[in-house]
Amino acid sequence: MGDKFQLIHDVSPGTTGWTVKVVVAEKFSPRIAQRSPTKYQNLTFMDSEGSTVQATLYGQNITAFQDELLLGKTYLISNALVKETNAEYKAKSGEIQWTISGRTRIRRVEENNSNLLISTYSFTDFEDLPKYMDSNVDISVIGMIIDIKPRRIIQTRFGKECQVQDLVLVNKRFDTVLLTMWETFVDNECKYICQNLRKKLILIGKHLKVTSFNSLSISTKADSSFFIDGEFELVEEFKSWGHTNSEIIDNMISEKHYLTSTPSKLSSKLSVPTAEKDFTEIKNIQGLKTVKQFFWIKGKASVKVLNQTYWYMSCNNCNKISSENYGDIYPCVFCKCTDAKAIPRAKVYMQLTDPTGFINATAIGNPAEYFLQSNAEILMNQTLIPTAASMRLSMDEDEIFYVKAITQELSPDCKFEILFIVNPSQIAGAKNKGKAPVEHIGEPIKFLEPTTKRSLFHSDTDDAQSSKKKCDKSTIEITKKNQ
DNA sequence: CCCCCCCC
Repeated sequence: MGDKFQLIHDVSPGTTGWTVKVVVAEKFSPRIAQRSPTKYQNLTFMDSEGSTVQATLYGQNITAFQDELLLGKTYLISNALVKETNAEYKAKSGEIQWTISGRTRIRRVEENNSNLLISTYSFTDFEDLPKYMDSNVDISVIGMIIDIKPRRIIQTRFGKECQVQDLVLVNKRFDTVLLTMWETFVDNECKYICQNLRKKLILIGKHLKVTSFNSLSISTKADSSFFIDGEFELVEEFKSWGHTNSEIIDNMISEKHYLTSTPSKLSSKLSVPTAEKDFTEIKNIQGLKTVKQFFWIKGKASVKVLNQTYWYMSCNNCNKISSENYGDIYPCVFCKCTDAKAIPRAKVYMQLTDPTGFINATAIGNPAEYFLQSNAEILMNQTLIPTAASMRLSMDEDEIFYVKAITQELSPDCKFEILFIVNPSQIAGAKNKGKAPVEHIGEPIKFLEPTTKRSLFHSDTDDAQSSKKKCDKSTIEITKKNQ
């Protein structure tokens, strides 16, 4: 990259006859202007020396150029409108702004400058993800996609239906993490991934957040964007890593010998508070009507109502309740999975106490099994009222609880749900965070059939044209096209 | 933004 072309710095307002070779380093979702109905989309171009400039598309040019200026690809640009950025609209890239329109000449160059692209990201190590749990901090990740779960439909608390789909990413240390894709990312990225999973795709995502759902997972936001590439071509380091470790990765993919963010693996990594002031006193949340919030509580849990059901039959795809018998395959009305399997899931209703008060709280799944020191299947088969001999009903020592408070639509009170239980000794013993136990999770990978035949990358109206286009199928880049 | 309880 380089030589006979100009660099970004060589081009000022009024400069004529220039051509700059750039990589599309960032591509943001189209947005609506604050004080007018104008739609705009910002891109960041980077030249061979790493200088950047903000480029903007307006109105119809956004859709017209959506397949021309692809993230990570290299282009020769000339005749863009170059002007000083209005201070009010100035993006971080610099003083100069290029406006891309029909008169701008854009020529694709087949060059792999993905390392330039990579250099614009600041990736969060999987190990550091727990630090950002439920914080809404914007993170970027890079990893290889080794699994994709079936799509599922969820019902939000407000009665809206959303589609989500979970991916499993592995990093170069073979740590894995779940990435939950929401809504349009299911239609676009996930569909592409399902069709290309055998290629060992590398995923680069930005504007993601870390949540405590499913122990710990990454989740998309409205303005998340992804760059997905096959066969390790993207990053030099991943290329050698992928080839050196292809057997291990193949094994992880086919045998599912990996473990995503289970508490045993996380307990030493979670940002569990150590200072007393970082724990919430129960008296401060009793009867509190807040929007959803998360708390750390240090105290004890105990079962006050012995006569309760310590499990429920659940959908193995979405954890929602099921009316089927254990092991039966059925269509789940919640996630719309046609071949869901009914499996037991532990739950326990208990009381959390600290020196200042008590709240009632529910634990489901992992934290329930941890507290009861049992598992869902045993709990399901238990016929007698439980005794301290058959399960743990109270704690001897203080343990640490990560609690989610959910305001109910009609009730004045919060419901509390225990997401993690951490024994303080696990934190003290963080040094011996040896290998996590290997666990067999679920069935072998199922490759989902695409629901439509049409290309991922073009709207229906583009189909006639798309056959003419040389579409690089090894790479996709999608930003949300609407909203 | 998604797992139990379900008040109707």
